Amino acid sequence: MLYTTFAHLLILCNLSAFGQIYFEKQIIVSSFLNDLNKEQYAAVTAPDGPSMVIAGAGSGKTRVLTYRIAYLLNKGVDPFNVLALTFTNKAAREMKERIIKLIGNGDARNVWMGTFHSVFARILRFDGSHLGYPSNFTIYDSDDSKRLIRQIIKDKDLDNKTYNPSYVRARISMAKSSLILPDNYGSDAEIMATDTAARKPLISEIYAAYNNRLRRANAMDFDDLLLNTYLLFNNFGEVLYKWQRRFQHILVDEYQDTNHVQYMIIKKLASNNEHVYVVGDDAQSIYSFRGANIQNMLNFKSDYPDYKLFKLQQNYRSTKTIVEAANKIIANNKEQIKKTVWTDKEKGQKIGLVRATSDSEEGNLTAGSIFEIKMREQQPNSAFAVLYRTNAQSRSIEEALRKRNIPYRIYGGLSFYQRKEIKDLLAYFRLVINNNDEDALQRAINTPARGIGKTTMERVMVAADQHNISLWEVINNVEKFNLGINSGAMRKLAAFATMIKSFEVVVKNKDAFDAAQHIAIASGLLKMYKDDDAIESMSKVENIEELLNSIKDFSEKGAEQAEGDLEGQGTFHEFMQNVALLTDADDDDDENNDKVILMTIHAAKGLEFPYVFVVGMEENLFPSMQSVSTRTDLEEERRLFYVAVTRAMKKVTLSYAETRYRWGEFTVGEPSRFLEEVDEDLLDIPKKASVGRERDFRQSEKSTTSPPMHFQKRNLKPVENNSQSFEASNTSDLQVGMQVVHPKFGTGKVVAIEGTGPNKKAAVFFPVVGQKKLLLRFAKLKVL
DNA sequence: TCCGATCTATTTTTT
DNA sequence: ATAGATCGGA
Repeated sequence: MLYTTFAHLLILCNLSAFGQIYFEKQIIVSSFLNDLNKEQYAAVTAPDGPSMVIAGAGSGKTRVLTYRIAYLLNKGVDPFNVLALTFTNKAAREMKERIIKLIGNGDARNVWMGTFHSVFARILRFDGSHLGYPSNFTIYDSDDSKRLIRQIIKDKDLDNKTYNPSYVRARISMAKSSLILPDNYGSDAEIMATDTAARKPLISEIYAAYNNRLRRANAMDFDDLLLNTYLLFNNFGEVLYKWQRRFQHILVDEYQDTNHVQYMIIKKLASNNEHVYVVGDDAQSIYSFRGANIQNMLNFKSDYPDYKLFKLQQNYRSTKTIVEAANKIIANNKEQIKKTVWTDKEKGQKIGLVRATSDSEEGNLTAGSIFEIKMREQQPNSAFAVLYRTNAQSRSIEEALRKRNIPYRIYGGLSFYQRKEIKDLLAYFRLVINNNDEDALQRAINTPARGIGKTTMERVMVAADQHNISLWEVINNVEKFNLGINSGAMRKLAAFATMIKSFEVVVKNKDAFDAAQHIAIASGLLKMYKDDDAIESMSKVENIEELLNSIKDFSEKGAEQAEGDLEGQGTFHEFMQNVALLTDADDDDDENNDKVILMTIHAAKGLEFPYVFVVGMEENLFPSMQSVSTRTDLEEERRLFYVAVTRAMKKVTLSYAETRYRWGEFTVGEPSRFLEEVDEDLLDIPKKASVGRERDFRQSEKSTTSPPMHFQKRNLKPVENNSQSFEASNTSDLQVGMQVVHPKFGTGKVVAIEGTGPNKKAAVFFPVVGQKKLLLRFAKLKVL
């Protein structure tokens, strides 16, 4: 069920009911504190003032945080006064579960636990009115934002290549998370210098228009949830005071990933008593692209001079081999807080290294290896995770796992909520909640087709701009405006408005599920997909039904736990409040969780798996092409690699492919520089004298040494392409003009040769696929 | 206005 | 490769 966790989105768990009997309480407390090592104990029982816990990978970070909360409550702190901020809903949920395990479940739920975004969205629903927002504001996700920005760029007749919507959105996001409003954006010399240098001097105008349109739509984007909370606290002392009194104790998880606004909000909230407790690991900061700033960690000292610092350095997760390898990797970074992560676990298995000739072979080898270990070690599927840099890489892995009938679960990528059919239906829901939601209106108005076309909508938009009112206000009073459209179009617009208003009545009078189902049917959306006999439409109908089912689930669950609770009535409105903040990772299909996990390394942060496969260890992929030019970016990629390796408990396997299907064509890649940073002694590769700084795996494939058994075995697995049997020639004296045969591309003619030594490349023209540039070290070419 | 054909951007990571 | 946007004809 998709929304089983919805009710937990803002986890308000009352822990005050635990240990009604003093005696019992003592036992519980002493026993739970016994679970901790010395450092953890010190951190958990720290005095009330500002504290920072630097927690190495696998050192029990979540444990300390949860025990800390339990400890506070035990000391007599009112759970109502505790706020715990996390980065993902999943983390919040897990923490809540662990606290319940520790000290039992209560029935009122007063510890606020949730993501920055969901907690602040909630605060803004209470108090956003001070800033002029009604409590029913819509949250625009990145897609919605991008659509709006694209529209503004078009309206302004700007070239959408120069003003790439994604780029513009990123700039605006950056500004918002640095507390820079449109007015200040244009006058900020540094920003304008960057924009001018990028030949995009008008971003400041787009930003202003964008914010204006968001306002008009009564909508906030993700960054607004933070920025507006800050503005609220900054400009309205009494509001700040109220929340300060409410949150006497603030705990922040993954502090290294907070950005400037988040930092400022925490600072404001904590400014009265400084009971702020942050936990993080600078080595795992991987979100600077989103404005996260390690500086927040480094500055903690100057912000709170009398702070207490705790370092957790014992890793309980991984083998010595893994911990050692990870330490070596991260040691290559200059910027870091000094610490030594260690473990007293066994040495364990070496880190596997797999070379594949192509991405599909990489998938096969990975799947084969999973199968093999699964059988040999009797492991469940869920013991395995395949991690990659980009979502696009999941495909080859998926295919291979499917071929072997290994069940898998994929996180990220096109999430359920981003699917077109889901967005379509949600658009109606959103419009019912907030008529001014323009993105929703534009989506819904002609889906299914109602004969309200481009021209009509353009006229409506012109009128809306003229009066600076929302599209809805124009459509709902269509006769009051001189739109210059024919009576047929006017009638259609009015009919649409009437329909939406009828939905509002339904929502008021029926429960969430009935209302949602009514809308899906009466809007004609469900019929539209049912009537369409394209193959994809079937799954679209299924997805819509799944969404409806999850609403049913939500409304039933909500009703159960409704007594005396501030939320959880299971109403349609509640359902819609945080939909934009939900991601795929938030659903638990509890029925069958025994699946291999596929996800990006980013998504894997905070998780652990016995066996981890990191695929795509290639230059320009990991580290990504964009990040190799500056040290800061490269160091972030390295931290990402560190995160990937430290997810594993028993064994890490790294793999790379010599060719990869990217951008719709074959690309030839070379092994990632990060592979060289893994200590050779910890790596399971064929042993052979190294040549210079070149490693064995960098050498040509004509190695005479046999690879280790399991490696060999995997390589012998049948691979459908014929590259195995293809006999390559020595290409060291390849000349321009020679005819060559490539196993995939067929016969071609060498048109140029460049580079020397291991970097020697040949440009070859193949009549079938066109000209390709091949790195001779890898390309299997037969000279004719 | 609708529909199909063609063009185009997309691939870094996410709340 | 692929989905979405755009364009042109009916």
